[in-house]
Amino acid sequence: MPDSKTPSANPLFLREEELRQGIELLFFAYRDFTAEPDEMLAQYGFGRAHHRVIYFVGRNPRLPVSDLLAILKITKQSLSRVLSQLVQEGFVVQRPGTRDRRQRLLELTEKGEELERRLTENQRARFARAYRAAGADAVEGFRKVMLGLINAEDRRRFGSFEGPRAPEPARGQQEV
Amino acid sequence: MPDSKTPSANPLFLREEELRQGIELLFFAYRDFTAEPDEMLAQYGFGRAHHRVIYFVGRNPRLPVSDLLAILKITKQSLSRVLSQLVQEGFVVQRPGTRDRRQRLLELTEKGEELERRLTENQRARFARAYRAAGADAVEGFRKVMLGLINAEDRRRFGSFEGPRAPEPARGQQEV
DNA sequence: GGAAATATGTCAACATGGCTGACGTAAAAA
DNA sequence: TTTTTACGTCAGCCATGTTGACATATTTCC
Repeated sequence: MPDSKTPSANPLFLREEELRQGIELLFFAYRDFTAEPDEMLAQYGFGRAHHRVIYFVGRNPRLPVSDLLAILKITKQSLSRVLSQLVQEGFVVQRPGTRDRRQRLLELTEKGEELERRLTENQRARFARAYRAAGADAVEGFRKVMLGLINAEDRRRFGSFEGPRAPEPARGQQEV
Repeated sequence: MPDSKTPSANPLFLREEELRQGIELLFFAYRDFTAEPDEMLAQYGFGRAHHRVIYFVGRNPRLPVSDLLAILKITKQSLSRVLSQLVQEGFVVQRPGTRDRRQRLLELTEKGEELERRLTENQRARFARAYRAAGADAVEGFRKVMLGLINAEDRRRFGSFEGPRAPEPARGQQEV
């Protein structure tokens, strides 16, 4: 009978521990990563959902609504609530697409860009600290593991590394 | 004037891109990491908050309520709602502490452990795939970066590596 | 031994942000 | 010209976070 008190003698225990640690790292990292931006957003009467819209619109100017929905994986009704607010309060503008005039391409206003900068600066600084403390090789490892956690459909959003061919039922998602 | 169209000539652009990629990796990974457990939980009429309680109680049997609150960083009223449900429906039991009889130490029941296994198995499998595809060195790098993202107070929950001394106002958090 | 602090819980009210279902309009595609 | 697509809106439901006030049992401190 294997002795569960001596983990080094039991590779299965190690593996279990290693995997649970991954789960917990992700929980704590996400919790702390979002806490400070959440506080800033509250000053504007906004929440995390607003942040996500501002971030991805800032990152992809002239983003069609359908692409934003594919990124967020929420319903258009849920998006509508926060997006209308952002448009009404002058953080985001919608412009009809030229190729397809049904589209309403999303862009940040100057005001929106300013808020985006404030929010992203916080998260960027957190990553900069973490990357610097961990070193370049660690960053490459981080990228690889994170890509492996993401469903295959969305890995192409990032660079080269493909990640595992996971047993996930492909759901036919679009690209940005 | 530097040419922003040739990123390799502009280390600041590279850095910005690298950091934004980190931000996005975290968003997509968390989104996909929680999606399948969320579906399972819905079958029980539970949500992500229930999952977190089940996970951390399973991980730390005889966990005091105060410690759970320190992990989740939510109010006791918020916790109360989901915890009472879990107790009433027989997934969690509360037992008075022996050293301090004001405490109600939390434990999973057999039923609770079963649900915990189902949920964690999914997330464990996702990590196992990602770790396997990325390799052992990458996993070590992943750990380092993730630890650096987590506020200093909670890094001690994990093993050796300390991470950056960040300019964060220490808020005096307890340990599990 | 009595007062204060601590661990936990509860009620009430409110906000955010998911969801579904139903329906509407303009533009593109067949 | 019909159908499909992109987008939007209204209404209502649920989960999960918040604050504030208050209650109880137990421990700790003077």
